[in-house]
Amino acid sequence: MPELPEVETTLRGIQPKTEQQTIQQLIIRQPKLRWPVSAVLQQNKVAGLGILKILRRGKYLILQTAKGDILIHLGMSGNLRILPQNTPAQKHDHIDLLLENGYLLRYHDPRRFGAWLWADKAEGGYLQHPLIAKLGPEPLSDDFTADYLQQQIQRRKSSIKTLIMNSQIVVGVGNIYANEALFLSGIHPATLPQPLSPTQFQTLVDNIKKVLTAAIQQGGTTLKDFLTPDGKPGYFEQQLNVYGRAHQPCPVCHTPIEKLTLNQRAAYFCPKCQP
DNA sequence: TTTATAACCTGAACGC
DNA sequence: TGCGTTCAGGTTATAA
Repeated sequence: MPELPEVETTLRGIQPKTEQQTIQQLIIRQPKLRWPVSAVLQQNKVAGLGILKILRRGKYLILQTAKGDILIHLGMSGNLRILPQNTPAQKHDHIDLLLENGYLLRYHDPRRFGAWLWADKAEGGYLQHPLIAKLGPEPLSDDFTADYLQQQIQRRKSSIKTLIMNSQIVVGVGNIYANEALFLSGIHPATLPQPLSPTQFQTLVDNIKKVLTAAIQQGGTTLKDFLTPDGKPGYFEQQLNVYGRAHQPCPVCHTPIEKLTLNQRAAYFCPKCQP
């Protein structure tokens, strides 16, 4: 479900009721996620700690405490909601983080591809965690430039779509927005980096920033069951140009959108606009 | 070092 | 209506 805009929307939604609050208790109904929920969390050793700050790195949410950081990843089908503590748990509601203000942060994830992990402060906190330490720059930061991208990938032999989805090159570009950014840039998703011009790199970087920014402003994409933390759907789906639109007319030239598979993921493109 | 493939898991949508 | 098949927003571990 969640790409970067959805994670950012989640962050902004949960911040007001969780930052500066004390953790009462963690209730873990299902510890088998992508990896087992960290022992520190399963053993409730975070009870009594204050949540100093919540931030996002790539698609990870980080709850900082004085003793270390809770890393949360929503995987493919996860979401987080703020609810009153007496709200009954439904199917796939795997974890509740109870707070002293009477609310709880509830993690729901049917496919269990997500993660709840602990990064101890004594080991450097989230920045030193193996899943975080090797991530590429944030796409909306000044570090993500056309020069950087070209330098990183110009000798690679994967498709451009596969490369911009690689989190060691740049974080947060998931399947939907990779397809959309390539459409706006007029670049075929299977193109190799080598023949791309500096101008094309610049266009692509600009469009990645543009789609992600627009999606964040819209509150993320509505696909399947994505909900913001207050239970409302996002509204971006109607603005997608190519994703999920195989055989439908291109919004620019009306040529039917085509679909192919790259790196085990669906790629959608207009054969005329993206030669 | 880079690239390709398998794997984690459930549920919705589709074809017969 | 029921059953089998295919696909899905992510990412890592392992093989090649």
